[in-house]
Amino acid sequence: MANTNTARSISSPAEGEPGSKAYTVLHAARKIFLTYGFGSATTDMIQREAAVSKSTVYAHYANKEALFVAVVEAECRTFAETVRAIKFCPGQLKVTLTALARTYLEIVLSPSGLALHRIIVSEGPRFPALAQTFYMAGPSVITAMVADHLASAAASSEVELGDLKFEEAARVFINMVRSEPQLYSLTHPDSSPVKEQIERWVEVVVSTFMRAYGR
Amino acid sequence: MANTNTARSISSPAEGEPGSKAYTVLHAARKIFLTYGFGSATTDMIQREAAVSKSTVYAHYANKEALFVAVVEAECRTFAETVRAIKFCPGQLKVTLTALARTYLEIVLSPSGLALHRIIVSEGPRFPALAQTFYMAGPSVITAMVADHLASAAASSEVELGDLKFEEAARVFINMVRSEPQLYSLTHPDSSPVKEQIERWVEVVVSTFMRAYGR
DNA sequence: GTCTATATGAAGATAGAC
DNA sequence: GTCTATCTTCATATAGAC
Repeated sequence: MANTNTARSISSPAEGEPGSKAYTVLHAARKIFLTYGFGSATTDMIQREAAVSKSTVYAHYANKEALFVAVVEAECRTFAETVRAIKFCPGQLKVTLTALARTYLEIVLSPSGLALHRIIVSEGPRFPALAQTFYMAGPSVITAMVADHLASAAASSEVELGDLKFEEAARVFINMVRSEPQLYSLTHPDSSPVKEQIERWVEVVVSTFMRAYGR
Repeated sequence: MANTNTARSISSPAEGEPGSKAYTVLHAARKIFLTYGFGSATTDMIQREAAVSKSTVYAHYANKEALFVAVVEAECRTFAETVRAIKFCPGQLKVTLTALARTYLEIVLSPSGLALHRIIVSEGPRFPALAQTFYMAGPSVITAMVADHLASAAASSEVELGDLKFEEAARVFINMVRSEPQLYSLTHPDSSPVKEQIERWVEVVVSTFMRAYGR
């Protein structure tokens, strides 16, 4: 507790360089925490996974919690980048929304997407700041992107939102897209939804949105 | 592992009678597990909370996992009953859906509703059967109820679902209602959404659904 | 069934040599 | 910085008396 750093790492920059021990530790910690969560993961597992000694772990991270924070923050950054990299294919709004929904679901339903969601939700009370970081990195980002697109669509009279703000309509759409398949995947770890089910869900959601607000 | 019971309790019926030690243990375990999750909860905490000795705990439950299963299963039963008890106020479909959405959100966003969701999601990989039980007890039940109601509404031409089945439309509605406020609450443990935000969300969701499918 | 006391093992973290 | 070896604490689970 003696370092004035943000309590993430002791030696800086450390994490950045692949090949360094610090990087190896972080990478191993990522795998272990995403697999077992915070409580059930042990520093022994991480040390073994990284093939380093205990003291190497503690040379770079003050304790288990600091290591966890570093892992989740890095994961949120990656997540946000992936979301931001989604390309809006130009054309009819319905086509654009369909493609967007597919891509967003691919990210959210990926093994690491689900794992990140799991640990964020379960460790929310213990790490409130991390949970908010995740919300800002994921749902907030994609919602803002969709809101922008809806604004364009409104300008060319493709949508008519009534008294809804762009941001509200975007939120409705994104939540409709994510909610059911995500909950199903989280509660059925053995049998993830098949391609056809996801495709049908996307179709239902997009057509619902277009029936409500399309012109 | 020697009992042919469902591995829930050793002495039966046990849990049923309030005042019995078994009940006290289960009640204490509920509080601890819902607060700390599975991994971070300890049998010491439960024993202390119940004000009994260690051996009393193990006299009624084979081990920590069995106790956890008993707690979550009981919680799912309670949850399902609460959901099933929701009354559909008769009248205009829009009014009915609004009331339903409010009540459902009250349940889902309650402290125990959020806590149950947290432990189900985080322990899904370790207890897949429990996670599925939860899905059947919550989302499945409410969706079926809404689907029934939509069928009635369709009979009196209040809705026109196009090529959607009643069950699909119900799923869309329920997921729209729950998704955003639940995720926000889970990722902002300190500041739960205020009444006005929830009320606005309900309004947005119901009007979206009615614009899409109301007649 | 219930208690006190304890066995057993593991987890987080550190000491000290190199 | 990195290792081996170890300290300390604490958690799950059991033994044995009542």
